[in-house]
Amino acid sequence: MPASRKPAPVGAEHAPLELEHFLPYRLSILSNTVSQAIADDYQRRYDLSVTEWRVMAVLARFHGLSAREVAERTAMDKVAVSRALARLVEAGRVHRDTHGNDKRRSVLSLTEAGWLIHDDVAPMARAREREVLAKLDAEERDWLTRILDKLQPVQKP
Amino acid sequence: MPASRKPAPVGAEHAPLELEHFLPYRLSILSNTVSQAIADDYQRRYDLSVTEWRVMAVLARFHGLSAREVAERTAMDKVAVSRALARLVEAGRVHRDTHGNDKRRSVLSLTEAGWLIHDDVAPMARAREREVLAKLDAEERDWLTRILDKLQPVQKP
DNA sequence: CCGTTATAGTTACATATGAAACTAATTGCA
DNA sequence: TGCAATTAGTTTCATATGTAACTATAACGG
Repeated sequence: MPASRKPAPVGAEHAPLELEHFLPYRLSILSNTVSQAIADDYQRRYDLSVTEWRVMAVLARFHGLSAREVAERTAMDKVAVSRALARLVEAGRVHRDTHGNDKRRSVLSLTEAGWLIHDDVAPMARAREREVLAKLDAEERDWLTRILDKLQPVQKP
Repeated sequence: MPASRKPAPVGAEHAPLELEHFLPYRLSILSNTVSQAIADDYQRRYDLSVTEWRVMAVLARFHGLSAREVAERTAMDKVAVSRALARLVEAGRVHRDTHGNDKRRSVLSLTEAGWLIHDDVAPMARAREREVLAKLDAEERDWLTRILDKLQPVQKP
């Protein structure tokens, strides 16, 4: 009985999970596949991790954030952000200042080098997203947006 | 300017990514949130990782799989499966035999203890999935299934 | 047969990640 | 004031994960 294994007899009454129809499992596979496809584009080229890229993306959009604010915006924990920032600053991609009134807080911004990378990677990321969404028609894309909005309310600052 | 940072001026012409509307990012957050909610249920109780649980789930459904077949069914790589199996066998939750005709291959099955855990965890996992899906109405659930099917064709053995 | 190649699974190493402890600075309030 | 409680950020440590190398067995082709 080589290739195809048969499911367990139903009589056994164990009600096993059908992983391939189980939402959390499907989301996990899909998310990893999509994120990896995009990351492949820039990881080799810039030696940039996904977390580092996310930090750069929010710093491109919001100027002068602190590390904690970056953590909120990226939904990453502060340790991950701290490490990503350490690498980005070291690589000269992010500039770190200290807040005038509160010496605990950092004031972060992309450097010129950081902007160059951003301006190369952002269009690639958008193009990959379009490739994925191209598998859906317009109606399905609308539903997907609506469904994601209901499953995970977007944090509006 | 304390709480709310303002976006960068559009004139700067850098077209930053809006992470909160970027599909890969949203999928990643949603997937992690959902998986973690479920994992919390059983990780403490049984000291069981997500990968271990997935291995158990496919072994509940398909009897006598080899490690490689488990890897295919779970979309995990063979190293991850090997490690999960090592722990599961050590913990007495999975029984490992050797294939009669091919001494390289293992023949895997849940032990009695494994079944007990499975029969406790599987309903919990399903209940959590229902909680998530309860945020959607019937029509949205149908669309979600259709959309997932189009984005990631299900492997049929 | 016997050597090459392929397959199943494990081990080793390097890196990533998360929780908790820690440092430094600020805030709250008696 | 001054001291306890918060907050920002980093470091430490234990664990997880992926890639590549490795072992053992089996399949293939002359």
